[in-house]
Amino acid sequence: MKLDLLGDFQRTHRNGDLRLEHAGQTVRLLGWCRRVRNLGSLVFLDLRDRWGLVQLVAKEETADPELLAKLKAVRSEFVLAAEGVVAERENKNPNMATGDVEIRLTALRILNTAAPLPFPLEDEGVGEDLRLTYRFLDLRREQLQRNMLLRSEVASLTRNHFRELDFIEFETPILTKSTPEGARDYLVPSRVHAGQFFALPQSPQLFKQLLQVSGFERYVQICRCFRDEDLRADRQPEFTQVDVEMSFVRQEDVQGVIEPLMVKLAKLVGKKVSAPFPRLSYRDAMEWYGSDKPDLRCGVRIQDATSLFASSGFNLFRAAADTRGQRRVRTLFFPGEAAGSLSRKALDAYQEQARQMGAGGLPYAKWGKDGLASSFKKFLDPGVEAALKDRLSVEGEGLAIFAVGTDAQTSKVLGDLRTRIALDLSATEPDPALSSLFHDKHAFVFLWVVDFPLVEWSEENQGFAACHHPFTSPHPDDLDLLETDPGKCRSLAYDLVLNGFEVGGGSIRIHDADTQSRMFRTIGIGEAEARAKFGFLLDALAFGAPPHGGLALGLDRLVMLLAGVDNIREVIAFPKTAQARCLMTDAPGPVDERQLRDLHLIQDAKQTYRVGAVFFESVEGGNAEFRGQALQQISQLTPRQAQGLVTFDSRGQILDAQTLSGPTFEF
RNA sequence: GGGGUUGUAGCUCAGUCGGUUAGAGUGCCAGCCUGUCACGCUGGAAGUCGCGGGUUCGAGCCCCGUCAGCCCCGCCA
Repeated sequence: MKLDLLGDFQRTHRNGDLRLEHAGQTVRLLGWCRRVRNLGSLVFLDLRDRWGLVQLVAKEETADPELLAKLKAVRSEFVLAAEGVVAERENKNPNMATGDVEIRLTALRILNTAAPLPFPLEDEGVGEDLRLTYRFLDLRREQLQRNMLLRSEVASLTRNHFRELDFIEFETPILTKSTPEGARDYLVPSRVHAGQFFALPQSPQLFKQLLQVSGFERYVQICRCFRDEDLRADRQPEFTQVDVEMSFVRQEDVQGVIEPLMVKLAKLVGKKVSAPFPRLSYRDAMEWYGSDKPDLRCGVRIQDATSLFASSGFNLFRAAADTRGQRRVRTLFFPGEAAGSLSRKALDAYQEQARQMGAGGLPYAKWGKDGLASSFKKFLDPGVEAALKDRLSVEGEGLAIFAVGTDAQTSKVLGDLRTRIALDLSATEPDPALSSLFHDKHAFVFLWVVDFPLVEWSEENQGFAACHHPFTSPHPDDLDLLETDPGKCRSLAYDLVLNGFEVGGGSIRIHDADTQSRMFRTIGIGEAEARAKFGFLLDALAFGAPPHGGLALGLDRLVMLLAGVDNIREVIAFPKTAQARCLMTDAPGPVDERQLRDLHLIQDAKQTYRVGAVFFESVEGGNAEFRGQALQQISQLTPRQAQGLVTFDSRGQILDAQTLSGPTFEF
């Protein structure tokens, strides 16, 4: 098809802006054809641009025949420039913003054609692999356009927020140094320094601290971070942080800067949130909700039931009572009819989930229409049942589930099932009593989880590791524990949690060299290693580092929640798959051997041989098998009689070849 | 590293107990159609049943392996 040129055609209006008030005006529009409706001698076309959709029309009795023919040739997603007169429609479409008007075409340019799309833009439920392969088309879809716009608004609002508070925006290096601990680094080999590597930043942590030492008392950056770990629905290998650091602050000061930002962002999507947000200690969060990022839309709390089974015949539970707190029986009670009438099948599914979380099973007690049902009913004699009902405040119907084990084990199981079951029940429960269970699915419930432990024991490394990161300040009240009982030492770290997602985390940092050295020692980083890896930080702390602290927000996750979607890929323009591939570009991919040699990633052990029918037998040294392969490959390209030189690498791959008299071949 | 799940026409899916020529809707192509907006009507083309192997007289269906997408566990200071 012959294409028209854009030429000096200029848009006069955005498609979505046209209204009755424009009637009579001649307008020039640009965009993509969403769909043609060809009724024979009457043709409609919906023209889409970034701002909306408007209907174009032409009919046989009034339109130029050439124009009409051209219009009929248009297919979905053709790129068009249209000129026409705005007119009131005969049949209005109340479902369209521009549904009162249509554009009676006077001229049409086809700027580009489009092959039929591999998937329809209107449909939901297209396979995600397809969408990711043709992401540039996927991004034409309304939902993703909205998400990208929201993301842009969030970034812009965030920048303005910090700017108003006199923060300075920085750019820190992408090529930086690998650091121990934390996530696996993405590495970049150095060409200039054989055998040495840059690492992509897991976060600009040290740089922002050093900028505090430099005197930039308020730092902000919206930056890309990289962690080479396995993915999840809310995790990508490269992600964006809103990175913040401040000098001369307590954690309340940092929180006080973040909270109003969250209020504004929530307002952006029509959610009302009020600051200050509640604070919950890590210990209470784990005890009541079994999670360090509890979803407080659900009010159900974990309760301790260990003592109720101290003299029970149920060995599994009684044994826990004998351990004096090492192992406990913990339980969750979901009140209501829906919980009391949960099917065996549903309970089995929850049990399967519990198993995946490391539990042996999922003991339950259910009070339904037919009275008590329980997986350990024979041990629930009336006395124990009454005590249990009293402990759990059971009135009427409901479901109690149990977990037994160490706090870490039971928290994991109950923490996960708490929200899972509550969410399921709230979808089916007609009973308003459930409001105590899951208040408002659509609400935004923020909180701060504070007083995280400083370090935790790592079985894998047989030593303590930093919970947050090694630069986090110990809680001043617990400083002495650093050497005596590090596992009990609290830190000045805090996480911002929204609806069960960690959307941010930060801490007050260590700002004196002595404490930093003690911290390194606690987590098994010796003097020499600390010097080698963080010498610059220790130096900086020695030259007048101010007390400082900050936080980083996970922008992708935040936008995901603001957009109300359940997958981070929906708010990233070009995301990776769960296997960390880009289906569109097919990255990562192989590179030329030349590049590998430049980067010193393969040995430069190339060997050159003379090949050809005449000289082949007289070639000296080298690997006979390689010579044979080379001869075979060369003979496919040039007559067997030719003679030439072939260069191999150490694995027998041909790097290049040339005949003595003729052409050079590339491999 | 482990577990689960999905893979059939461009797309979304059905395909019974292993048995004739693998179907539907939609999209695409062609024709008709003056008020459509998921336009309508008629006709047509369209398949490496993800890939490889095996069992069988016979495999989309059963077995083994493998690749890819998604979800979860481990991991993610």
